[in-house]
Amino acid sequence: MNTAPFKHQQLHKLVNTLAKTANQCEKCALNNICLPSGLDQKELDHLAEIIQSSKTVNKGQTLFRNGDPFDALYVVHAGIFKSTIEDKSGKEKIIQFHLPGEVVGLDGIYDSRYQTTVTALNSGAYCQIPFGDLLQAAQSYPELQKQLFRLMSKNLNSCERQHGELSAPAKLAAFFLSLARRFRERGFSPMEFDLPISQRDMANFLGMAEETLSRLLKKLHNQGILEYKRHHLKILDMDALQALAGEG
Amino acid sequence: MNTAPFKHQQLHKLVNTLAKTANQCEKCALNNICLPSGLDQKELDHLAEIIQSSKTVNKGQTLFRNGDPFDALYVVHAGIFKSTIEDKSGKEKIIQFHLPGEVVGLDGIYDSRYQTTVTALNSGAYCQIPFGDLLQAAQSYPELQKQLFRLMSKNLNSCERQHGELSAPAKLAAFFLSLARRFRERGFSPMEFDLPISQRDMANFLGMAEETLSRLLKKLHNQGILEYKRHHLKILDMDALQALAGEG
DNA sequence: CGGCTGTTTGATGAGTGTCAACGAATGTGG
DNA sequence: CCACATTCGTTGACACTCATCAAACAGCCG
Repeated sequence: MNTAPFKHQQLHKLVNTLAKTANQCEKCALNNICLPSGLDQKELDHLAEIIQSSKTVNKGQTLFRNGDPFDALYVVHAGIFKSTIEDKSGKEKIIQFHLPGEVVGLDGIYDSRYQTTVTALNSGAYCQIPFGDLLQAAQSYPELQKQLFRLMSKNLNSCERQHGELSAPAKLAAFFLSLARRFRERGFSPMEFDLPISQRDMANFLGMAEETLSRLLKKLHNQGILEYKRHHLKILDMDALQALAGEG
Repeated sequence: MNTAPFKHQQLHKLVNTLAKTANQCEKCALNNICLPSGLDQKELDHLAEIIQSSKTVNKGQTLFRNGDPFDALYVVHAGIFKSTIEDKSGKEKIIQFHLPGEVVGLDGIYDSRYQTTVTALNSGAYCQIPFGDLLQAAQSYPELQKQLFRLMSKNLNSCERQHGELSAPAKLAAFFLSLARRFRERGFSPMEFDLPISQRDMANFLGMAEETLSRLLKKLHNQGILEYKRHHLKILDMDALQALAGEG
């Protein structure tokens, strides 16, 4: 298993190369953690027919906006995306960050409108899956249907768990641990990864002030728990981080 | 449309009566907001075959526990339930409250174990839906499949939205508004309803101290925004409440 | 009545948001 | 390649919200 630190540049190039030679999920580097996970050959083939394979986006481009008619799911192929809503005073609130292999748009199903705006944080790539086609395929392939339920169930669960933490250090630690876990699931080192998210966005997501986040990062650095510079994170003391996330 | 205040006692009796005479969703008072919503006769009949109709529980009884093997979804039929997890130090953390008509257990799908413990806050009733049977039925009935996706999508969405609020007053206001909306969807008055949730549980769910909650309730009472006594809530100034939830 | 549990009240301090200012990094146009 | 503008991150001072501790009170049930 690959445990090299995750580098977005690398992945982006890799993905672009793959996208040129194959638009099939079975050849995608992400297929074990993405929607195709657990499907057999026949199901994969059908999925490949439906999916519009990887297209690239630049920093700041959106996949869809809150309120747009819902007609497709999207899968992050490279880069990091954020989903956001606007509060009544027009301020953006970040709901979630999305890493490669994660499916976005699921919350748009229930009333046929996207409920969030999804934006690329850096240059990235995505696949698009028309939802009508996917439903139809799920009707024919029980395992695909089940995988979709699993996917939504997992999203629901991880969303519920975010609800927990109280203090700022705990929230930050839990956030880093969540990222670490997700990178590990993707075959990258959970101890060290690129994190092309501005501190403003991070603070927004975590529901704390930029200044608080900055001070916290410095503190964790001074305590020898982690190193963070230039959007690159290295976790030095995983136990301490877990303790922080556990207590408060 | 019925806009009488919601009384759990009433509903409980009603539901018990219904449960004795019919175990079919089509005769259930909740069928418009529950899983059967939008299904045709054939689909309803099939669903009725699968569902184990309403059973009663007493205060403190659990439907399932975190870690139990997942094999069925549950629908609240009467009463209020809470779903909880335990943090590392063994303290209970309330993830969500569930009103009649709401489906619980969805987060257990993805790894075949329930992810929360669901407990009755007062005497109540529930229906049980074996998940394997439900999946099979969804395979035959596209509309049922779609309804399941809608249900999970809606849950996901409402979970995401909880993520937002910051200050204690805003969180409390948002919580009351969420309850009001859910009671209105069930045909009850959104302005006045029973709320058989202890302040301890409420504070736990909202992530604030009991004392803070108590002081807040008093403040809102003094400001003429609401009346709260004996677990009965009356909203007097809905606009003010919405303003509170919006800003902070 | 006494022993619970649930709720209220007050005093206090830690944790964080806010404001203001500065410094560092990045991007832009000449 | 250099000035400049702009965004991004850091630092300090301060105020305020809210958690915590302690204690009294209220409601409920044996």
